[in-house]
Amino acid sequence: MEKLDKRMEELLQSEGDLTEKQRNILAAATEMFAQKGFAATSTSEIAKKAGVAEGTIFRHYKTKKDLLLSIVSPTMLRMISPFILKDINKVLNQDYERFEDFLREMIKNRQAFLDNNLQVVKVVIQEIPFHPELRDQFIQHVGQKVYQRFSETVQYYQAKGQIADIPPATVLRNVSSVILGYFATKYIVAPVGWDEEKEIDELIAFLAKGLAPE
Amino acid sequence: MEKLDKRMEELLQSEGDLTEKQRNILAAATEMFAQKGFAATSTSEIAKKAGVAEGTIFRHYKTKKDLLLSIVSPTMLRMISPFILKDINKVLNQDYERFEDFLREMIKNRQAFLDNNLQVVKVVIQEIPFHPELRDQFIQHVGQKVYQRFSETVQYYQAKGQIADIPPATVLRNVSSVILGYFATKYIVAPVGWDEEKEIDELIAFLAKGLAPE
DNA sequence: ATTATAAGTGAGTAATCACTCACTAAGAAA
DNA sequence: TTTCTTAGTGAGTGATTACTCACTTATAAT
Repeated sequence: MEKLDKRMEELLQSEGDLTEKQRNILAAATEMFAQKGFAATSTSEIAKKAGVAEGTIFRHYKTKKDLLLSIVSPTMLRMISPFILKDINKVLNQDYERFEDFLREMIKNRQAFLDNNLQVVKVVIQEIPFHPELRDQFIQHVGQKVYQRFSETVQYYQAKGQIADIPPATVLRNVSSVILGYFATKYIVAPVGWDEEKEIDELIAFLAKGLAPE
Repeated sequence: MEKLDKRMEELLQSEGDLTEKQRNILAAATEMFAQKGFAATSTSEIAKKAGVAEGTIFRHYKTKKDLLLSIVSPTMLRMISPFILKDINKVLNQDYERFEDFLREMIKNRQAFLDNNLQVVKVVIQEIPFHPELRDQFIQHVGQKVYQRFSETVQYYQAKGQIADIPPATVLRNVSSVILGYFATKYIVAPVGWDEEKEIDELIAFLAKGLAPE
């Protein structure tokens, strides 16, 4: 756990000492990967959009795939970092009176993250099916670390009588399904007249009722 | 509506008069698109796996993208056909006493479809982000036809007092999110010791409770 | 049997691909 | 200044790309 935290901190901070051209490359690549996909984006296009020579890309990234991983891997960690970092981000470690309060805090927190990282998250989701390393990384982190932490939380509220006696894995699945559906609607479908507060209230009420005992 | 049904029937039956080589091409392309993605699959690979000359592919499909659409478009329609075809598939037109019975029938029905079309559905989902035509097609069908039909169903059960007074769009979003999460878990994560009956029961109970009035 | 239409072939093509390398520019260390 | 390291360049490379076309084979209509 100590080691993991160290590695994560490194990854999360590793964008400080970059050249301007390097940052341009990452930005251009992210934008095009999100738009056309990794396989359909050529390194010459990236170089052109970043305003650098094509050789410059390969000075910093051994291969095109290496460039993808440099973009995607840190973001994958940051997506789930609140669930596995105990010290840095305290959001999910406070004890909330009700499960609904915990849910609301989690949604707000991850929504803020999404607002700032929409494109990269899009790349992560789009590319995971095509790159086994990414899939394995994701399964390993979410399937082990996140599941472990979340299970404890669920059991806590089950002991308080707020959640029915359902396997924590099922609770996790339903909660994340509904929240992902909410985010997908907000960011992809983007309906007109979207009342965020109201939607979140309804979402939480739905989850709380669905998971309540009896 | 009449016209749509006609067009759909055409599309759905349009695989009967194909040559063996043509079927080989479709099968090979589907398999590789599902595995590596459309952009990362070359026509020479497809030809090789299908056991045909590369020219044969272009005899039947003007472009590589045309091949993709020939695979994906009919499947997209078949994914949602039970929701918009009134006569052929009667599953969702029968009146079920309880909303839960309707849900159970719908899940069983679409699960059977998934079992027989896993790969193509995978291609649909994976490629939609990269092809605006596909996205538009999907949004048009799901966002209009499916939403319309589903709204009627929801309002029916709302009148019976089984569903709370929530906007039908929200009901549709939550129901499909949870069901998609269920399918994703079953087909992607594929946990060991997966008790299908029990999972479906819990899923339906969760949805019914979450959507119930009060 | 003849003709017509569609199915299938595979060598060929221009364009593009990811990547290399010899080189220059710049900044810091000595 | 000199030296060393890193950043940046862009022409060049062989391989691969989607697609074409002149051609042969097969099926079916006359």
